[in-house]
Amino acid sequence: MNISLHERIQCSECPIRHRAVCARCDDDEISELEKIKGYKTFKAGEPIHWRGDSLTTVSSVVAGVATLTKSMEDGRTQVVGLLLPSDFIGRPGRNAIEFDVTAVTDVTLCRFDRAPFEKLLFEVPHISQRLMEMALDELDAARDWMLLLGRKTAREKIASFLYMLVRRSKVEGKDIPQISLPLTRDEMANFLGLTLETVSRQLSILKKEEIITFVDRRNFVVLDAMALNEATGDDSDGGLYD
Amino acid sequence: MNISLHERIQCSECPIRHRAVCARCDDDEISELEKIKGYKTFKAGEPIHWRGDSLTTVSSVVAGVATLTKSMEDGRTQVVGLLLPSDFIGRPGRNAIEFDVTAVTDVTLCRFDRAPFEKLLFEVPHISQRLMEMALDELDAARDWMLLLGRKTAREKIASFLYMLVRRSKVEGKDIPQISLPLTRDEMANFLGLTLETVSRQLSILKKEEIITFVDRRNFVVLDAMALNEATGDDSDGGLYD
DNA sequence: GCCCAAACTTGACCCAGATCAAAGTCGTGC
DNA sequence: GCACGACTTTGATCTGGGTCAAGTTTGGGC
Repeated sequence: MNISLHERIQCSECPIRHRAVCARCDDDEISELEKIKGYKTFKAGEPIHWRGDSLTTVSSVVAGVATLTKSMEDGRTQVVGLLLPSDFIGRPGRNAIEFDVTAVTDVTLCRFDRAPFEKLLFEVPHISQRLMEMALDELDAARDWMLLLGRKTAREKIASFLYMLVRRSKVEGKDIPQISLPLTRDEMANFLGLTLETVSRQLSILKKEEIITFVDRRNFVVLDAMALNEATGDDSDGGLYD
Repeated sequence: MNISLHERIQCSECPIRHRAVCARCDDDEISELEKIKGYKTFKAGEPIHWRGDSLTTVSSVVAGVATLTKSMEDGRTQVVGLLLPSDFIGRPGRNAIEFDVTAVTDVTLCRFDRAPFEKLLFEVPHISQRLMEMALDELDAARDWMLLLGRKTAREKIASFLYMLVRRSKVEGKDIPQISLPLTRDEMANFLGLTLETVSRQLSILKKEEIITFVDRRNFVVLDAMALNEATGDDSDGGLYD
């Protein structure tokens, strides 16, 4: 998990080797990428990239959590993406991106200079195929999020968010009792299109209903997964039986 | 504009030849696509695809407007995408999509059976490169939409929507005085995360303020583009001077 | 171990937009 | 040309979640 700037890990040892943009590459292709890669770490809270700044590198998240946010002049902000290990940052073919990227926890990136990366993108179909697949997956996730932002109640939003964390933290199908909450109340609010007070209130209600309980501020346990799922407002079984 | 099922247009004559998924293909590659394509038309209001139905084809919109929608059991629905000519429908590598696709106006699609299309996707890098580019563009649009749904007021939502139509209907930089509104009030509401009454009221307010005026129910004219832009809540110049 | 700033919770009140209800308008088929 | 249904507008009222304002908890630094 802890990969410092100084170590030069082999791609073959990389924790995201089979999920990131390089997932489909064979050994020869990987060695091409290996030549142009470099690691860089950011401390929790540090900005990784500002909106509109020219973007000379693209990268994969190796470890940690980062957010993509958009904001308006008066300070209203919306988190438009959560970047987890293996997620890709950057926009081949463009030298700017239209949102801020911020490290939420300590983050390690595997970076490539844009020009040589784009050259490879052109020459190695496995990379553009994988990037296409990843972009389509993110698009699906973004569309689910649009339903949440446009139509769900505060309670449904909170429950959906917690339920997403539950799904993501399952390791090979096994439930993990204690789940870590990487964001502050304020960051959650910006993610869900709510205010931090509403987030806090809704969490308190779920706690009072004994659906969840808090170990400490950053860790919770789901006591009643069934009820939590119900509170999301989604089809209980993902549409399998309707 | 009117392409019927019966005509068998040559790709070289196709209005979306240089914008669709085939945009980067050379003549040889196009002729491969030409072999497996077929046109299909849908009447306004007809469903093109239901959520969860197995998807045996993928397609490009050649003419007309369609929506992607997600909905909840109790009927709340959210439009999560607007498909215009050259946009792509389908999910290579998966045989279902998680939303409904509906024709808003009469729609003509250029369709491919999934299996041979996926074979080409594997063999012709120009296709996956273009599809990657299109998916990343849509992802950018989806993220703008998330800011709108999560943080904008009703007035800002309506103004942003109208302003988007203005931008999209510019033909080579020239303003078009009269702009057509392809959606009903109800569809607009589902697009913007509002109710149809709120949409109607906000449009009436913009009319009273002489920012827009209606030619008839489906066509409007922008009287004060500056004021409309201001009402969107966005940086007036796309962030160039802040 | 104690202090302090940051993060969080809770309460009181308010308002933008939802909901409920009733007219008004338009275009299409006969 | 007129009747009907689909769409739209407008009004009255209600309410979920925002805003403002105290307090409370917590954990990291000294």
